[in-house]
Amino acid sequence: MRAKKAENLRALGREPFPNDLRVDAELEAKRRRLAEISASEELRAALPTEDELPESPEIFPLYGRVMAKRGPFLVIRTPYGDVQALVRKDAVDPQSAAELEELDLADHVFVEGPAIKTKTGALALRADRYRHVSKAMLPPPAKWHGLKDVEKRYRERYVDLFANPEVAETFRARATVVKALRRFLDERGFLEVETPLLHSVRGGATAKPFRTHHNALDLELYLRIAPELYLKRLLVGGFDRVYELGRAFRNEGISTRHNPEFTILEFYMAYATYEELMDLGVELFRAVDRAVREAHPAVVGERSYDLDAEWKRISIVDALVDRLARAGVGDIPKTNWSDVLSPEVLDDDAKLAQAFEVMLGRVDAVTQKQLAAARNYGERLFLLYELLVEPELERLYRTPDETRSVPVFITQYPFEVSPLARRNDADPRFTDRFELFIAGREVANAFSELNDPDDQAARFRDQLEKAARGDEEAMDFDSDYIRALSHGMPPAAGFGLGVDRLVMTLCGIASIRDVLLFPLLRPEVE
RNA sequence: GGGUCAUUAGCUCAGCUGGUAGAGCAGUGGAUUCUUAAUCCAUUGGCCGAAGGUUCGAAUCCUUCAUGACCCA
Repeated sequence: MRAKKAENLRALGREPFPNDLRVDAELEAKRRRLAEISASEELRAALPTEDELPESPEIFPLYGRVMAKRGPFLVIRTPYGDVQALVRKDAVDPQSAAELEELDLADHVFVEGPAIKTKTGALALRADRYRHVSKAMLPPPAKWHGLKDVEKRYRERYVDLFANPEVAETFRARATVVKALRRFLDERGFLEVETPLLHSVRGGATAKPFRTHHNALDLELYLRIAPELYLKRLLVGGFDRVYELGRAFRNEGISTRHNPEFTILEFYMAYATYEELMDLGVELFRAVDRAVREAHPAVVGERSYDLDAEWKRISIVDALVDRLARAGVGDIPKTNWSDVLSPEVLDDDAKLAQAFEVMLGRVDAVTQKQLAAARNYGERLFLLYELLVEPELERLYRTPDETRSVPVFITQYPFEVSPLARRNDADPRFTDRFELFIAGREVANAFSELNDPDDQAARFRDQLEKAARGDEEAMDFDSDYIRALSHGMPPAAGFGLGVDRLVMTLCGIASIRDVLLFPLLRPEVE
């Protein structure tokens, strides 16, 4: 039927898919103004009714996709909102009337005429002329229910975007976030750079990589899991402030928080410490938040957290001590740990190992595996933190009136789980590092950078050991990176941020797939 | 990896303890033409996710698989 109508258009001398419609900046501005008037009660009130139209009224263009037909009205969707056109067959020229006969929902059309106020006080563009612009060979989703099937929304995002305007708005908000991040860093003298996505050495994060192959060099390559090591080479090279905003790839399962490719922002700042990056991080998040709230108030809904309150800063050990003292807050998972754990046990390698032995007998198989995998003081502490503190962060740290959670910097991670971070001068078991959690979700990771090549080489050797034990996420030994450090890297601190998760957090979106235009899905079967 | 739920018309969904497959919207034909999910009349449209099984008879009960969503680890 749609094919038939396309043929009919041809018979009328109108190509179903023409590209002869010229739209200049002036027309575009008028279309935008039309949408603004249509959306504003105040502006609409000033419109003339059809009878009140002056002798030669201002003529507006209106073009876009036809979303609905209501009586003689067409609802036309534009990037600025929906605007309706009043198109009467007997009030337009014969060619327009004939083309109108061949209109299907979802076609693109162009109309022009004066703007009038309808009987119900709405704006309508009273069409003097109508023309077909592009044929839709498939029907749009049901107008009332829209496109709801989640899988279909992701697979056919093009339909989702025009059928569900709030989805399009989310992605505009995402663009605002990305721009605000760039502006923040540009204003502070950071240089934006692009480093390789194809790596021959795994490094910069602990994650399973994707493998690929370069034919001409017959070279096994990995898609990068992080840009970190290249960016720090640039610190050696003399760029004191650099950042990269781009894609990273991790060969992991898919969930509401994980997509195999995601957008990462990393920036590095010479002569800075992780503590200064905490201050800068607060500024950065508040600046981005302001930008997105200003531009997209509809997207940013009610929040469970407060960025304006004071942000919590607490070391991983203190957080554990705090958690033990407040055992009443929420359930301790799996078993009662509180009789074997105490502040002094947490501070002592041997006692902590003993405590793990006791706990091993009380837990289920999955937890047992996790406990057994922790082989040293740092890994044990970190595991305890992951099990006991991280899931409770939102409940533990709240605004003074207890109504909302506050952002939390967890600091001083054990060096064993931080292979690229600088050791703390006072207690070398820990590193000068933090992770930032907002609404219980990890959104950033930063540390003072390790620039001692010998220490770094030792950390890489630890990673090799882990790999030998079967850890598929361990890093490779990057000898070129050691060489770079050996040339001398200025003291520095670096900051990494998951852009997708940041957008989710700021916009109150639960699934990462709702902030990715085309999330990874299994291919459709025929 | 574990659990829960879903899969029926182009879209959104009904379909009970097994008995000939339904609605609204979209589509098609017509009427109407200041409508707001436009309305009115008529009408087309189905491998009931796939494969097995139980049964005289399965969209419905059972098994397996596929895909997806959500929750947990």
